Amino acid sequence: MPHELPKAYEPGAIEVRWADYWVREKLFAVPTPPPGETRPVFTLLLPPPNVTGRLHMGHMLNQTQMDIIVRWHRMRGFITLWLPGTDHAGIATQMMVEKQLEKEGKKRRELGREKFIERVWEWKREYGGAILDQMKRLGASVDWDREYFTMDENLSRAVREVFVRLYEQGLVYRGHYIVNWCPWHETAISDLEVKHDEVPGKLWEIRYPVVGTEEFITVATTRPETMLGDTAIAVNAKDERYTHLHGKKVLLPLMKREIPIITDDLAQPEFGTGAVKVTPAHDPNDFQAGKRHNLPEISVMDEHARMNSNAGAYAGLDRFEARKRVLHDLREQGFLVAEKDYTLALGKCDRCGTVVEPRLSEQWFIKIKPLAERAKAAVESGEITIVPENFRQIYLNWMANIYDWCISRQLWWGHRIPAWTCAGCKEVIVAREAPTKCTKCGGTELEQVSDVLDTWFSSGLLPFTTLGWPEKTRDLEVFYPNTLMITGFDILFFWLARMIMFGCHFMQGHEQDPAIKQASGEADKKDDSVPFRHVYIHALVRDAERQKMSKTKGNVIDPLHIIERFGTDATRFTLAAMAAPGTDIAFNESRTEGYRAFANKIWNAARFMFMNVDRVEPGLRPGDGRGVRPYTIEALEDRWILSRFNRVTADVNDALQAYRFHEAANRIYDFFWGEFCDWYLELIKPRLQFEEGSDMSAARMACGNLVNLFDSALRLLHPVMPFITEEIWQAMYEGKAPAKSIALMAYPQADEKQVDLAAETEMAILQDLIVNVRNLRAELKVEPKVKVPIEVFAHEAEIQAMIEQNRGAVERLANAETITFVESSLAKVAGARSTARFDVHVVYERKIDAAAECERLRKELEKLDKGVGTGRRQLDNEQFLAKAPANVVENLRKQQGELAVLKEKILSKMQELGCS
RNA sequence: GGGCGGUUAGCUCAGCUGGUUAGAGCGCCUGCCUUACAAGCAGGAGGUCGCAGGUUCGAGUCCUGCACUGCCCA
Repeated sequence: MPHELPKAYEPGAIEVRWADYWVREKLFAVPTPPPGETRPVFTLLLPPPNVTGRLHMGHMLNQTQMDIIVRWHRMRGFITLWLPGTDHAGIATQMMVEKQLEKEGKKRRELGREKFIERVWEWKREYGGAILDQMKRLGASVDWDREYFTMDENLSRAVREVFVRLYEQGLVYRGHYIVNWCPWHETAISDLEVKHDEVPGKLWEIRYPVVGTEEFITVATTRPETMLGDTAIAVNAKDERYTHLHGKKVLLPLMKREIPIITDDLAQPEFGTGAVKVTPAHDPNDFQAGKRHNLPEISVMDEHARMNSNAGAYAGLDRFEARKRVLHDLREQGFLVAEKDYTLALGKCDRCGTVVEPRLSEQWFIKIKPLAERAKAAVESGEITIVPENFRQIYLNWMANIYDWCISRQLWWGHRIPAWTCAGCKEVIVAREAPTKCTKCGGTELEQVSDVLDTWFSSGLLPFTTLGWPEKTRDLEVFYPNTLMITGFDILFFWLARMIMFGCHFMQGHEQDPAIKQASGEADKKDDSVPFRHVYIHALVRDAERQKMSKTKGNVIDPLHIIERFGTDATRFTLAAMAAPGTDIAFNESRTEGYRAFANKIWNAARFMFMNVDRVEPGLRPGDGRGVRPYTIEALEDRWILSRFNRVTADVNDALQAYRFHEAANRIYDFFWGEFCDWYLELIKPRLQFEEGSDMSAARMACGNLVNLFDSALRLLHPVMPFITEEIWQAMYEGKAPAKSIALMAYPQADEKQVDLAAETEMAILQDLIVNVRNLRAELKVEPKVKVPIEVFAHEAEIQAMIEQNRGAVERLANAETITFVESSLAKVAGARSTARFDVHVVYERKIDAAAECERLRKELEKLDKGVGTGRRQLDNEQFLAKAPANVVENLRKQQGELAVLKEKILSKMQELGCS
């Protein structure tokens, strides 16, 4: 790797090259650690993207955060396993292939189940890897050797094992219940997959004639077509308006069926007329009421939500067409009393938007309470921590109000339920492998249940199934519980909650290797059955206008497109820098553009470094170590930058520990650009100069420090910007790097002994002085090329000595000709500036603009007064002195002293200028 | 209906457990191709922290109410 970096930073080629290299060299593959291993372990499961997926900003945010945390741990010496894979995504994938078939003019049912599934596998082999390829482009440092697919044979076996065990434990049951049915997908879906939309609709009031009287009972409904399946009218027992009708019957309009009037709490007296229709086959509440009263359940729709033969004259009609016709007929026959505007919460299928129809059908359920209790306890007790904390409560609330989970889906693509029906006696046999004969009647004609399992059933098992469960493997001993789970809150219930339930249930009694547990800092945890010890929930990425990205709105930002324009590093940095925990990210391209500029800055700083190394000491390479080790302190700037680096290093490590990605990113940005480039590089330039044939030791020393600092800064930045740091780091070693990648080097750790408060204070004074001179020059409109003499008055002798010592730096950076120290304050002098520690005067004949200067002074005075005011109020307050901590009081005193000096100076200056 | 969050510079956002004169990037204005970088450098303007109360020695930060806005659940 040569030192010559191209002048322009072009991320594209660099990133592709290193992404390939990392995969090819298997840098992040983690062999199973043998017994006796004592290093800490960090394990993270990639939330598996759908095989049908295309990388979107949500993935990219998620993966950026995971990769930062993972690289950080790896560099800190953890055995770091990041496990990748994809999800078979039942509905999504099946739809994808059905669409493909449609283009060929074929239908799924014509093809038949087996052929269709073969087609899906073909599709998967062909296109299923796309999203993982995109991940590689992001630099995700996962262990590709361990890649899984949720329908792999070993994972499928584990799914069957889980199902059978749950069945044997009485936690899976089958039953005829009302479920959410998507007529478009022709399958049951879980409560979670139904999204409720508030839409303007109608509430219709229908009157039913009471048999043997002249009376009517009026009920209200938003779905009048379901009346065809009514099997009762309910009134509340306490409702005196209807007491006289108890035990009577009504004649169901249109169907001419007699149905009973029942008393049930389903009818609330204060709501509407107090009477409700009861349709057990089409409404979950009515279903419950029907059970209480032994009512018949009359389904009037089929799986497409078309009216069936039970709907009499309406059979064959689509449900909405039937609604119109029912209403028309009711009106015509005088049964429709009213039609009112009404806002209803319409349940729609999360995936296709079709209005969900509650439907009575045979489904499989998980009895969830026993699982939820343990899952709830694991979080309550702190065995699993959730950040940000507010999601903890959301999780607990949900767990407390959970309902049984419908796990069967009427799809073909997925894990088929391991249950068989005997043709002879209709017995249902649940088994790990296909049984040969019926356990009840001995019949041999057995057919497997056609339903498959909800996709989230298998993904909920991944924390242990990917590690070899149900076998007792070494991988489980080492890597279970996973250390962390990073995911979006949108799958908090779908996935996270289920992993916790399954993990706590199936891994009961599991114990992690104690040495590893101890080394990993988890010794205080009591429960090793949890799927992971920590959860970090990240926010949503929105568009620049804070709108949720969606295909229909057309505001989806394609991360690959952004990457193409600005580079992966810049895009990653954007997401990291904007990811304050708990707040959504409004993705703003201008930020990414700014971070590309940051990468460019680093690039050019590297070019500067290489230029000097090649000139001063070819072949110079950084030493190794956790910090800046072979480092020689010669000048103030050396002490200063070392101190700053250590402080920043401490902050970055702390920030990452708390998932404060934005803080980590911003700290590095400010350090690298604002301190290292803007000041340090400028300050050492004179030291890098040398005359031909003269002593080069100063230049050598400066170069050595530069290289070591740069190396450390690269390591500090690497988790956030892996590509550019790898490129420059490799170049620094010219092919003789101590490791295959910077990713395998040590992460910088702060050394308190290298924090130098005095150096930081002195440097701040110098910077202040330089900035004031630049400022005055601008105000006096000194031509940029002209150097002018300056006069400095320092209040304290040490400060004057310090400035004297750094005279060269001031002269150069402030573009000053000479510095003259004077004995008395320059506060009143025109063309001078004052601070609490010094006054500085730029000696230049041009008059300053008095009016503008007055204006500036007035503003500064105003600000100052505000500070002086609040400060004095506090210092005059005995309560403050008594109650505030000593350091706060002391700091305030010090600050007030400085403010007073400054204010005095400004006032005298204003007087001098004759400001009004 | 229940719950949770947001409201800080023209724009996009920081500001963790209350403690100096509230910060950054972008944009804007002025001046510079100063041999690492014009994707840059130097300087500058710009905010009564949504509104009204309260707690406190001290509030952008804590509490209450209100307004607007977003999300989740029913």
